[in-house]
Amino acid sequence: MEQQVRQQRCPTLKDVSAQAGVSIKTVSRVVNGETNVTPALAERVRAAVDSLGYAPDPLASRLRRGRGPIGAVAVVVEDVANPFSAVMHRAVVDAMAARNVVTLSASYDKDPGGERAAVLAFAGRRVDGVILMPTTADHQWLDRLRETGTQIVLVDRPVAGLQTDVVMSDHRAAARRATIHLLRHGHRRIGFLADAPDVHTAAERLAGFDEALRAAAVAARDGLVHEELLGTGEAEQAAIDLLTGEDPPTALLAGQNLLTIGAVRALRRLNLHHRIALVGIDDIPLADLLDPGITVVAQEPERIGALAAQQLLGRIAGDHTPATPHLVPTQLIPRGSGEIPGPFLNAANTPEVSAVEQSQPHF
Amino acid sequence: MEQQVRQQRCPTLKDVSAQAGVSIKTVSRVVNGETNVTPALAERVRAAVDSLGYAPDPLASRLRRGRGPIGAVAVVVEDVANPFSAVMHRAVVDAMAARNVVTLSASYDKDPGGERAAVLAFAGRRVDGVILMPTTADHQWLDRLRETGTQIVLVDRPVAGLQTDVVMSDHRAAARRATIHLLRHGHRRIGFLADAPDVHTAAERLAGFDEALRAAAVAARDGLVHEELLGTGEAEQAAIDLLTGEDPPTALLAGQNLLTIGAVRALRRLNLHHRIALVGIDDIPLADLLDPGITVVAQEPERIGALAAQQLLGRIAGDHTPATPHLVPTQLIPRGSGEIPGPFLNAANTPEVSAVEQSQPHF
DNA sequence: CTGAAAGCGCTAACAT
DNA sequence: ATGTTAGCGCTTTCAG
Repeated sequence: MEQQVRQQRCPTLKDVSAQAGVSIKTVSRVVNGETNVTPALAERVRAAVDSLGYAPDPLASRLRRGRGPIGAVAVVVEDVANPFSAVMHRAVVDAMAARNVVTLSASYDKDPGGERAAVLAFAGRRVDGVILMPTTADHQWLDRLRETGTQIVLVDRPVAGLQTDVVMSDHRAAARRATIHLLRHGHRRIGFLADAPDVHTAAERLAGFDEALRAAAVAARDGLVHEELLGTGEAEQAAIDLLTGEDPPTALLAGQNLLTIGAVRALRRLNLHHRIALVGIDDIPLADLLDPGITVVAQEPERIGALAAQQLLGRIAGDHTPATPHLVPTQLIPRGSGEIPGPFLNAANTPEVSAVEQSQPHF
Repeated sequence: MEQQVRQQRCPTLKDVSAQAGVSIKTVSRVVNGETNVTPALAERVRAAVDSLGYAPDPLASRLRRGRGPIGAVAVVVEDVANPFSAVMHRAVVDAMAARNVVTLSASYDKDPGGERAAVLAFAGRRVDGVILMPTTADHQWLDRLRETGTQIVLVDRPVAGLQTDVVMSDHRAAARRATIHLLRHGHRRIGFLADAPDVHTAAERLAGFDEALRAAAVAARDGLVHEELLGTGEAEQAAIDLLTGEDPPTALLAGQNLLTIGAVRALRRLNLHHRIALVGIDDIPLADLLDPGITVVAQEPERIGALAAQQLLGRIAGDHTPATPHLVPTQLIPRGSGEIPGPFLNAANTPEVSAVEQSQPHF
């Protein structure tokens, strides 16, 4: 027996108008809630709509209507499951929902091709704007996209050579802050776990680390920096290598939430979690329940999301002021792991350290 | 000074054809990679496309082409940031990417209206199908949506009265398993933290809990079950109430990942984490790094996502076999918290308990 | 091989 | 207050 049709044509305006015995435009008016329709007719139309299960085709509508907001934006991030992205995403959803805008999203998961595909898919579907956490790769196509009217706001990091709105933490200050915290607690040999340096975020954080060391006149970071770490597993291995090598560090600084988790795992395995200090950049869930609690420099993802949403809505509404980077401050949260004392505890409060700590965010 | 135009019309086929000096259709052919175009012409067209930055409008294309897959699906869940949803989502993205399908997504965050809005937004944007984690509310509109050709696969829980594909864990068996584990370790008074019972998931888990207790001839759950718990905070409070009340339980069973975290917090605050047993349903990140490690009955979100994706792709490709529920087994992972002994440790290996444990998943 | 015409579902601009 | 016409950007159908 042959399979029956799946060619289940959805009803169109024309179908409804035939059923209701009115013109196509009258139906359109009723559906769009325009005035100037006799209640009796409107009722008849409504009945036909219901009986046929008619739903307007927003794409055809948009096609004819031409440009203009359509009430949908998209969030495109590396991984919506990452705690940072998740909270940021949630803030965007909330801000948009309050204005009756739906928020769609996509993860590209380390694949720059996926990033492009996702953004273009959304743009093709005519979202009003995109909040994008960009990868490091080429973004020529972004420029072109903007020319076609899709608004873009970047989060977490800028794109080199692209003048766009961007909302992000002051990554450099965050790393500086974390480093100073460790210096103050008497550490001089600090291992740094970082991801790929071609990501702006990572580069900034490394720069902050170096700045703080230099200002405190602490020389060597040689051999203490592991870059290109791709995830929890690699960070764990890198930390183990550092701690079991020659002249190991007395403290660890993890450049990102996933790397922090790797560091925690490594310290556990070596049973050093009460002896080696650890500060993570980015907060991690349950950090306060671990033993010791994990000291972090936390970003404010909800604030970043809210600001990005606000900025995007402004652009969609026609704001044409020049693109501005927007830096959101970070906050150090001491929970125990970062306060484990190092060998130089007494010498720690050097003027240099204090001086750096008071330095303002760079703009 | 007046703001300059933003009316930056995107180039159309017509623009390209004018620039290249060919007909509109020829451009269309080149863009769509059809054969039967003279290389010379094709080259001219390609040049024009590049110089104008032309990008085809997939919506207009779809409008004319009529129905047919478009290479995009959507995942709509309560909260993409929930660890379960996040991993499931990721599995879908991977499965789809392998077939060159982009995956869009949305969270509705406890708001059934948001759920509907998101699904309809995607459907309106003509995704080929939707993977949906449904709320408990009415889903009439889902039926109608399917009539218009949007394929739907449910995950994590079914919708009452709706015959659709659904991929989910055997929640009842999971709860039974967890309960038996605690019984076997000598617990008879087990506190159960559950969320809203009108969510199928929660109801099934409570049923599994009851089944195990009944089979083991353990009477009272009276006063030991807290339902309607909405999140970590409420679960923490409920656990504290249980443990500081009259005749407190010697073990806790948490019906869901967020509730498990609440339970952990409560035990910490009361300093009972080494004396009161805890088993969570759903795995939680870092569960192994806590002290004690958290024993859980873990789902397999990656498998659920992969199966849902496969099922959806099948439907999109025209599979018309009847809708089938698909149960994915769960797995108990002992990590310490669930093995804290209770007062009845010696009497634990009753035949009843063993009998239940061997019962098969219900289908 | 290439092009002209018709129309997908909808709405803006005019009629009536 | 309602209907008619034209056309959004594209592809199909059918002629050249």
